Amino acid sequence: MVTIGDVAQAAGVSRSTASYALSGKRTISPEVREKVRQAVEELGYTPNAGARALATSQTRVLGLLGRFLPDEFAPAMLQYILGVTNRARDLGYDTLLVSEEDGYAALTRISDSRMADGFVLLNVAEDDDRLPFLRTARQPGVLIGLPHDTTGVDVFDLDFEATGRVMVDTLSELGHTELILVSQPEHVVQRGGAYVWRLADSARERAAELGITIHTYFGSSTQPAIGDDLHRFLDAHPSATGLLLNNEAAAAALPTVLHQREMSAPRDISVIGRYSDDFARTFSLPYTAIDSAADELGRRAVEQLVARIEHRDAPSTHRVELIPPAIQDRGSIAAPPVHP
Amino acid sequence: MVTIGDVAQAAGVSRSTASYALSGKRTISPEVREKVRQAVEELGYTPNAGARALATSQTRVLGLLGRFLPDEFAPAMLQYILGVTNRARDLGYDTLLVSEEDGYAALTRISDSRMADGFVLLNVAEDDDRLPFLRTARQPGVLIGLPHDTTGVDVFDLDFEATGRVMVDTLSELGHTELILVSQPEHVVQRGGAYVWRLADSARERAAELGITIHTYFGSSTQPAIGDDLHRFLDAHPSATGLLLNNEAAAAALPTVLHQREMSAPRDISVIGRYSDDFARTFSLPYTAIDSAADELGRRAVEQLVARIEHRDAPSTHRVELIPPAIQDRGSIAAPPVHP
DNA sequence: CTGAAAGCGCTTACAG
DNA sequence: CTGAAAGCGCTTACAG
Repeated sequence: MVTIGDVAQAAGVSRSTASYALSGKRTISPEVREKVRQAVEELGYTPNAGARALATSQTRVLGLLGRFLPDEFAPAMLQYILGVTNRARDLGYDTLLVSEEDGYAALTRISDSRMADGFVLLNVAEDDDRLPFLRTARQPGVLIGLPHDTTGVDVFDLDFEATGRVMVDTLSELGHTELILVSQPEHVVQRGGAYVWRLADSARERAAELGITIHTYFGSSTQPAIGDDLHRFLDAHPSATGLLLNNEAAAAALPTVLHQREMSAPRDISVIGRYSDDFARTFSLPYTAIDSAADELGRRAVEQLVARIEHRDAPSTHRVELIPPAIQDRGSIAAPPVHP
Repeated sequence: MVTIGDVAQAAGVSRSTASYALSGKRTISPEVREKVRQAVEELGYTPNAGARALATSQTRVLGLLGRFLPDEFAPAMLQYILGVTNRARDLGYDTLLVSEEDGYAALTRISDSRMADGFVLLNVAEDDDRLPFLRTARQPGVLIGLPHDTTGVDVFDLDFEATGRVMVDTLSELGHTELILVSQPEHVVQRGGAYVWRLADSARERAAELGITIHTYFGSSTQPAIGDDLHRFLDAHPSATGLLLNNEAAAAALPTVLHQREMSAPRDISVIGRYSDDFARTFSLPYTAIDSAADELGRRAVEQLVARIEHRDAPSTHRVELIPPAIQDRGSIAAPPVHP
């Protein structure tokens, strides 16, 4: 393989000069710089990443730690991942994607073996077992997802509390007084998906403040179970006029369910969801919804992480950034129907 | 940081002995082995990956190169990715995920800088610009996706030709004589998505052999355009009784479209698709379909790649493995309706 | 069965 | 403005 020694020899300079000419870390005469540049070109030199990492203690690699639980809907994670990898590349970093089930083992392995300069954690649980280690790790870490204890880490997430409030406010302002909220399955919450109850709690709270009724349910995450669930919820509350969905499968199943009930949105019921615009576009999720902002979260997380990596000493305090919910109108909400 | 020197010192042996005790590459007395083990435990030693890579020319990292084009449906890719990363981890490898648009640049960068021991290429195009480099690269590579020229690489893919044939055969055997095939958008094909026309061509060929009619179309990949497309196709061929879908968005839109036409499957029309079971489960894709076999392809690709990495000298010839289509019955096909 | 030493390919003080 | 040398933390022939 061609090394910096070969480049130096071809350029007729020392290895250190060749190295400096490439890094620009000290002033090099234009002639030498040009000779080195030519040698690099001719020989097709690319620095050996392992050797560089060893010498500099920098890998220019980011560790991206996801957890993809069997019955969760994993594909939604790809948008976070792409947000991370693309922005990382723009900033000069590659991304090591780790999906193994034992996230703690993965984090310690990558961190202790110095395979990455920093970490992005996906799918952060309320009481995430990776956090204690991350706080003492030599590399900085940012989270996508809000845990209970945010000390020592940077956090980016959709503002799920505001999302719950906005959903209720929006329908309340239109005159609705009885709503149903369908969340993701209970086991998602139990495994630490705090965002689910964060949205639900704030929706309930806001409803209480406004003096309106809200029925909250967990729904299945697969067909056809979620369809049955929806029928059951609608049967149980025939006077409800608004439906809030924090569950992709529910949004996908609802058109058929409404059809079977000879209902349509927003004529008979107003529907507002929380899912990614991309899924809405590919699949038939025709409802007004709050976007997950996945790639924006990925982007922002990486920017913050790289800033920390490259300015370790900066005394900046850790930040928690919650992206405010943005409603994408698809015409599925209106004033409640007037019953004679 | 704790190095193997620290371990050696704590165990009262030389660095080489410590190293051999850990690697097991030469016989070590039980006592020494135990002392080293203890020192590792006490000090919390993890080998530095960069140093090891430099010494051994092995990274224990696999490069996973995807292309995620803006208007393609990216989430489907996650299942391939997870198949790769999970199997890689089982075999002791981590995965560097590279999503940058310029796949050639990505491949040369990772390869030349020795950041990976081998490559898995996703989304391989008919005439993929990464292949010439891959053939001469120092690291072996396997493809998920069948290109025109398969020399020098291992290839894994769903057998799209057999898929097209099976779709036609299945409906033909039930008595259908006029079919419509809705493929992915034309630009997917133009960008190299050879699988699209591979399926379409073999379906057409098979239909010709059987003496039945098939109308083939490209469909949009987003809502609501694909819904309009479907209506148009159905309007154009009112006597068609079978619908073949090689387009996720079409499968998602079809329930509503059929409903609007007061049709149902399989009563009025038989429907058979080609998409992932996972999507079917989460979204409402209620049709009998051939699974994409994404994670199996990812798994198999990694197994082959690791075999090549670890037995470089093995004179095994390169293989092209096409997974035969497996139909998942969801009750959407039957004999064509009998018209009075 | 074990140790001292060389070497992997870089970067970066140190010296001029 | 440039070079010779040390060092990053491993592994592995070489020697005993």
